[in-house]
Amino acid sequence: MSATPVRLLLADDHPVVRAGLRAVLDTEPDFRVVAEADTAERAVALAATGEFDVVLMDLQFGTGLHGSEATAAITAVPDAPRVLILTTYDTDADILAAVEAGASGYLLKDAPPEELAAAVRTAAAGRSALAPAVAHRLMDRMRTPAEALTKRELEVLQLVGEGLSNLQISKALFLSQATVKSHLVHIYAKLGVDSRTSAVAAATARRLIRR
Amino acid sequence: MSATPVRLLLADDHPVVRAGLRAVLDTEPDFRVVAEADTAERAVALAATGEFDVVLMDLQFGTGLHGSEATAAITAVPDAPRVLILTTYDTDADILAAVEAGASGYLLKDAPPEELAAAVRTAAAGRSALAPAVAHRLMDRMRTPAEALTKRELEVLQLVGEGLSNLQISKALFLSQATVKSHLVHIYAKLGVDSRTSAVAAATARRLIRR
DNA sequence: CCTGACATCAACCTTTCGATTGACCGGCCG
DNA sequence: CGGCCGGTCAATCGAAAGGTTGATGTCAGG
Repeated sequence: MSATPVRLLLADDHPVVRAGLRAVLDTEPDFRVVAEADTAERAVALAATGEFDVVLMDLQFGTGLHGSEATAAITAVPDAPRVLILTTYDTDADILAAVEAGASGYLLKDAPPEELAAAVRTAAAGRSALAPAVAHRLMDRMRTPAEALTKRELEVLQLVGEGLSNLQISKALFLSQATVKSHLVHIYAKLGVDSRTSAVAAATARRLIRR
Repeated sequence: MSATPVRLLLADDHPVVRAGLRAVLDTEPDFRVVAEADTAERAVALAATGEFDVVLMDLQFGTGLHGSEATAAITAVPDAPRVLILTTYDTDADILAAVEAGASGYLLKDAPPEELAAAVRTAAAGRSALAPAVAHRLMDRMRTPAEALTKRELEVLQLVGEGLSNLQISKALFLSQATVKSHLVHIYAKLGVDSRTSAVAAATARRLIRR
């Protein structure tokens, strides 16, 4: 390992999780937890100081910016620190948004400490660190680009999620009910479901629509 | 405080969270973290040894028993330890199930360490410990019994939100479809809606169910 | 220019859902 | 004790949603 330790920034809104990460990572001699942030905004501000090599970033903050938005802001500047996503969920949309935003890795919070430490080292070295489960999901997606919803389909799905009937949707979007049904059939096929409620459930899980 | 420290069992499937709780609670001189469990099943087995005063229990385990089920199993025996729920969510359904199962308190994971320690002491003393946000939700429920869904109704509604059909729900809960429909009629009336999708939308907006 | 993806609509049919009515049972409370 | 509430179930009926087929127009891109 190099002589200079890896300088870490922990970004998570849960004090308990930050304490846990600190406890786990501080036992590694080549890591140094330099600071913590309890909001995504603070993480962005701190990351801009250039005092960190790796940022451990949660995705869900109680309020304010989302973790992937913060990641994009952090990695946008030159000489930015690496960002390692550390989250509870592994939905397609989350992973894609994070990778899109420039994350160097994606870990699940149930990962064992050794895996966590290994991922930090990998990220610090400038390489990509994906948890096996996450990598698997990404491969799945590549193989089936079919499930990307069109703008119109998302528009319809959003209204379904708000509880509107096909008739109400058709009026809201100035369509016939037939067209709404047609969109829904395509949505069901892409999401692999067979009803409006399960479509909403699937889309919510994948963060395709806003709730 | 008494001379004997409070003996704690940590039940959470995330190693990082367990480490965080340990770090936070071990700094309190009157607490001693005796053991950890990474599944609800193990927590039940350990709790039965009688070596603990308070169990800190997560609700969502990746696999196996749910935290509220484990809580019920633990508190069912005489001289059982107190169970303190420690979770990320604060929906009506979760809170009711936990209280029903005999939990002595309900905390959110974003609680500051001091609040956490105070709750453990309260539980150890045999009193009830509810986070302010949680207590507030319970009060709300008491004040407006008109739209207060029963435990069973919430159970049904939760499954509707997960995209299940009436037939699937009836099988999941070992009911007839007639009963599921009956519950749904009551749910619609209480929420002031007339379809399952809008019921889910309304319930999500009022944080009655978890998404 | 022609293909493919997207969006639009119609007609038809099957399944599910929602509404209604009525019933039974167990527990709780006044 | 006698309601009342919550939970359970049945039967029925109309309305809504879901599935299928097929058709048209537009527009971008090879």
